[in-house]
Amino acid sequence: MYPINGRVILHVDMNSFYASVEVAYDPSLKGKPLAIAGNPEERRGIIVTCSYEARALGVKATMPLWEAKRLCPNLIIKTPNFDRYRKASLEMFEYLRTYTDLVQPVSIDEGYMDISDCYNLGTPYEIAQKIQKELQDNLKLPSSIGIAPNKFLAKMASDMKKPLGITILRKRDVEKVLWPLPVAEMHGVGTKTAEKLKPIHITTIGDLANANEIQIKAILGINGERLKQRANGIDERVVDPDAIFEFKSIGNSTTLPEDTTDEEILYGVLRRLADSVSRRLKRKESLARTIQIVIRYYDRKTITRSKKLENPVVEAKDVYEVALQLWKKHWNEEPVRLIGITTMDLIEKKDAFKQLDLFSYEEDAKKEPLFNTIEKLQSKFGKDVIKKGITAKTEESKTKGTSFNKDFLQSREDS
DNA sequence: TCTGGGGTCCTAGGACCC
DNA sequence: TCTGGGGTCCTAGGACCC
Repeated sequence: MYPINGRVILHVDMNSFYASVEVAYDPSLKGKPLAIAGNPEERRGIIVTCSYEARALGVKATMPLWEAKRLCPNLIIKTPNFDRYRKASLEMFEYLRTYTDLVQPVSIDEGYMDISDCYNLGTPYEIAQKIQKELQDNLKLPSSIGIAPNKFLAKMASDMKKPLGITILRKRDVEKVLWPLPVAEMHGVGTKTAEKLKPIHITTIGDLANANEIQIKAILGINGERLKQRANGIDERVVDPDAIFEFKSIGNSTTLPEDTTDEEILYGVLRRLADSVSRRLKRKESLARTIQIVIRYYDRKTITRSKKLENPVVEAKDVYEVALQLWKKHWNEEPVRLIGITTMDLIEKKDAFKQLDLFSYEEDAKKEPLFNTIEKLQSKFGKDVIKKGITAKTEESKTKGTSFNKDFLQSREDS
């Protein structure tokens, strides 16, 4: 292993990714002001991304479409084509992986690479140049790349020259390059945090780097400590190629074309969301133990309500059932703008059988004579399987007194 | 004419247990 | 009689990012 402070990290950030993919797909769009935006008829009319030609006229992401059109009357608007973007994204990461396996995608259009061990491929700058050129030549996609000794600095560096920039940010450059910048430009500092820092006269990254640690912690908690470290150029997070496989939640939400209290419409949407979430869970071979619904009312007030389940679920009807239960319990009957369902607390299918709902029987087993539990299990799972399971259980109880063992689970899987 | 949809991480209070 | 402090789980909300 190389020493932690001897690393070379790249942050590869695709420039206006969705717009660039559209241009690659239809070269006649090249050089024109282009925006990717939702359908305003369905109240999804905000700018998701736009080309640099559009940015030059003041168009920005999250801007309402009508405002963008006012700024740029000849703006070309395309609705998002996510399948196309996902495909381009996969191709892009494949290219990055030809250099090293240590590639960590962090979103559809950016990722980190640890090229510490790639010295045989050239200097870091040469490697970055090569990557950038390949993405441009072969995929027709422009990128900016930051080169630094850690993730945070690489991320800040890739932001400094756009489009098609390559920026090296060394630890010793931090004071001169980073410190003069407004604190809000720091990755991890949003409007709220910047607002909290204003009263204690922290306005630049340098101010934060040199701030009183106790004061920062009092205002921002543990996050403050981390931000101060980062402002000093310290960040020891490793590049983890497996991070994308360790997803924590899967959810879908949708803004309704108009606010409504019509239960038929609301239940229909809820069902659609349950279907889609279930499909995505299945694709990832996972089950969820917590179901959460999101309700945004006409006034944008948003609530979330969740329920932890005894047994993990994956089927659409199960997800829907819990979501509907939560809905009926918590909807205040005011007009609804957005509905969402998120599944959390995910477990992999292969692990799910170990957990099943056995612990409820386990609880019973502690309190009741064994045959009661056997009867319950038999009524649920069938006779033959259970005998095997109970044998296993009683054997194991002598030593551990815990759960049913793998034989039982296996036999259930076989049956 | 305001402000989408996908996420992650953190905090804080209450319940419950020891 | 009247009572501490720590730990974990669950739930709700908020900040941030792309």
